Amino acid sequence: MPVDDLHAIVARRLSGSTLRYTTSRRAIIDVLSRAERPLTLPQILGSDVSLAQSSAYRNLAELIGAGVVHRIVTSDEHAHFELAEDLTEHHHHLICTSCGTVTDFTVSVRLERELDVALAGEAAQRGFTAEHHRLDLLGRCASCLSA
Amino acid sequence: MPVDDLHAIVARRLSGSTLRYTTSRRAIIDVLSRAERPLTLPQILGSDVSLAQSSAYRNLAELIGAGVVHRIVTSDEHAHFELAEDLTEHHHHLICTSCGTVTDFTVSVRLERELDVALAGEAAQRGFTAEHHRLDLLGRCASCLSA
DNA sequence: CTCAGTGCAAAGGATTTGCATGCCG
DNA sequence: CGGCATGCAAATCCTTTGCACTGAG
Repeated sequence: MPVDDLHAIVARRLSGSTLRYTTSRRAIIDVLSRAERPLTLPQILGSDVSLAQSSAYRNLAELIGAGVVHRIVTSDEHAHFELAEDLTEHHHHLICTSCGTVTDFTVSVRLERELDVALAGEAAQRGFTAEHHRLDLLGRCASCLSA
Repeated sequence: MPVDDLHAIVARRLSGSTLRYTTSRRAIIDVLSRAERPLTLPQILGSDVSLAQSSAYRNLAELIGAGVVHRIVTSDEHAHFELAEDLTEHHHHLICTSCGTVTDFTVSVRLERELDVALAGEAAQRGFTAEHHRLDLLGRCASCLSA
């Protein structure tokens, strides 16, 4: 998606509330869209965005509330942030248990569909209302293996 | 698996190191094996096990190191603990985004196998060494819906 | 002018660690 | 007896919150 379109969409979703699309928020969205992987807060702040840590957390919280950013918790360390799936595409994560890096990957539409069916069945059976699923692969990434 | 067998296996794995299979550790294993879902530390301590919080965390860390307990991080709140998969069976989790409760479920062997193949392919392609996968379904559980 | 946004510092909350003591092998 | 286990309290670390100030509309 072109960056301009992205900003337009984000701006629209923010305007629903009384939220402004400030330079800082725009910078966060830019960094996340440029990154090819979910970033931690330190990474976001290192990357270009100059902002107090607390403001960054606050902005991310607003952006999450507006449905444009998603927060991923993989361990006890920093959470990772990425653009919401409807601004990118449905995907999954490879998580390195050694360095914590998160990388994206996708599976075939067919498998994805089979998963949905199976999960919907399980959910229905327990009166559980599914919002979304999460499929992660845990292991050691190439750079940690060579290290 | 009969509880006695379970304890025997745990004892064997602990004896590898210089770890003792104390009453407290045995109690933790008992609680986890009786529970039909992963438990948080407060739940473990409430459930029967009388132990200082720090000792409970320490024991869980030892048990995890010995490969008999697994730790699940779902959000920022308490982590959940369950017996290692090779002491139970491969399964997945339904996670309630409202109350945080975690419930187990399984999918068909066929689907599980397809997943493994697809994931192995993705991993290989990136020089990633997979340890295991994780498939979670997020949503609201029956009791949170009725509440 | 008003109110959202920001920075700084302090507070929170789960988990870990230091240290002295207790107890199993 | 020696060393692992345990309890208590203090320390960590990520994240959140309080508060006063700044700036955009």
